[in-house]
Amino acid sequence: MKLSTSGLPQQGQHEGGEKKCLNSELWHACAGPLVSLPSAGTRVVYFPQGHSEQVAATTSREVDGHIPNYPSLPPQLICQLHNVTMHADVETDEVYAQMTLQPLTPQEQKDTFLPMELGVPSKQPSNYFCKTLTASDTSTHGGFSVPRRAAEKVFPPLDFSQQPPAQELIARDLHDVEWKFRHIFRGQPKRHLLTTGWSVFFSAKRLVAGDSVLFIWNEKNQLLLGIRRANRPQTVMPSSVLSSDSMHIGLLAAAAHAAATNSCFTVFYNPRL
Amino acid sequence: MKLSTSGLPQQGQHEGGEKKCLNSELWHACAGPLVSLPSAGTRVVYFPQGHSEQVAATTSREVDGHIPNYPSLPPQLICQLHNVTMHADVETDEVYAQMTLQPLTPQEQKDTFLPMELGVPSKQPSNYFCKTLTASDTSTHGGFSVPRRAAEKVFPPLDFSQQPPAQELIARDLHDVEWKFRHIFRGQPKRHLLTTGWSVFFSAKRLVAGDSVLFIWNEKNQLLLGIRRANRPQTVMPSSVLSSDSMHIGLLAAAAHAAATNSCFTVFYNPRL
DNA sequence: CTGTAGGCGAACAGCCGACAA
DNA sequence: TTGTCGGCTGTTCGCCTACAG
Repeated sequence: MKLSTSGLPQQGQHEGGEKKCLNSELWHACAGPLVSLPSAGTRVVYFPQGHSEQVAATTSREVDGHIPNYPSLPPQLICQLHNVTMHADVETDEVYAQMTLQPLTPQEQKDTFLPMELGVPSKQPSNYFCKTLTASDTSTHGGFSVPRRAAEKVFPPLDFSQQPPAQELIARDLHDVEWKFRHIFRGQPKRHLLTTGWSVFFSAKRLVAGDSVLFIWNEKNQLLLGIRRANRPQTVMPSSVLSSDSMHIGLLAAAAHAAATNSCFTVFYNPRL
Repeated sequence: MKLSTSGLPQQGQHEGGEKKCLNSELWHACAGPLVSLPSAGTRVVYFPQGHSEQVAATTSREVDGHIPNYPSLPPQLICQLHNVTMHADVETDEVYAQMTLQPLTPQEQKDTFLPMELGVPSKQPSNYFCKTLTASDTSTHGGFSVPRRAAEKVFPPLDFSQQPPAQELIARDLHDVEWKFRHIFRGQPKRHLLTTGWSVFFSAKRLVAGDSVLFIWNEKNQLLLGIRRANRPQTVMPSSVLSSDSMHIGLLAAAAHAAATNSCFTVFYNPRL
């Protein structure tokens, strides 16, 4: 059994025909400063029971108690992390990560040198701002009011010889979709606004007052655009496929099977806890 | 182990705080004439592998081959069907059924008399019509054109002494939500139309041309309203919780565990195959 | 500095019959 | 019989400034 095919964080596409890797700095910005991802090639500890309880919380269903015991499954698995890919839900833009884990035998844990990941918090990009949407921002009556410092820091400078100064902004979201906005500096007192294009964006993303938007100006002079939804206690899962019992069993059984055969298994990590 | 607590089709609420039982005739009308549900208290055959492949099709992901074998799990399980409940997805109105199954031991299969369900196709309601939406129906330019025979059969009769004849219709969907429509008979040549209220409905349900709507006039003189979406090859599952491998394992392991311990397990049946 | 509201022109929604398939 | 269209309002959208917190 070979262990480390590559220590490099390989972020290629996976699972036939899916997206290329998402923009990493935008993903981390949407996930927030407290969320960190271990690197591929390192060693991580996986807690099947804890993960199962997390999933239980999102499905908001009781476990009926029909879950079999997996006596061979230890409460924590030392694994090698083979692969980490960043994803975002197509519908909600919710960020999550997919990891390929391989349990290590006690012998391998001794033999193999693999750095233990400590979960360094990801550094947030420097040229970015995040604003929580007001009632006016999400009303159909007008546009989006950009805080002054934010506009000056992350938007390209306006040509103030025009009256009023205005430009078109193009920003890409996590799915690489382009959104165009008219950025104008006007009013009395003067202010930065996003007008045309703003309502298309916030209605497409179904943003409401209390949600946040986030603009990044990166080193490649690209404007990136992400969202963070307010903590609504929703997350009612699509229950129409698998019972919550089967989901819990699946989680535990997959880990147990991988531990027993030292083979890889896949988990999804949802940073919102 | 007691087997038949009750032979009656018990359709109460389940899983704390969820909906009461849905309207059965509307559920079957939305599912279509070819879909039948076995009754609670009867004996059914469950095919874990076949079910797993169905789920695989909806998740549109390849099985990586890391699925463990369950040698103790026979390809088909003779089960007693303890409970059947009808459901509809809150977001899409997609209908599905939840079943509680209990595998029978060979001995029980001999001892217990339970009628074998043959899957009688459900009879469709008599006073109903189903129309596939045209481009005009789903345009913002106008309302919904009701086929003449359909309107005369399932809508309350209009008062033709009025000019033009018109009334307000109130119809309930699978979630018991009320929708109001203005039903008018006008134009040259005369026709039945749903005007005010129609666009609210079809945009809320996100219906497009090619989808179908379905009205039922039942014995209690209630107007019921359902939808059947066109077969869009979508059904990309929310992958952000459980890997497809874990889902398959969960399905098989839950059945295997139930078979080994003769305990109940829960499956979801999605009629769209 | 920025959230909300009034003013107002333009765009769209949505009701109508005409026409034709 | 019914799908689509042009004609025609009434409503909403959305850009602007004024004002206040």
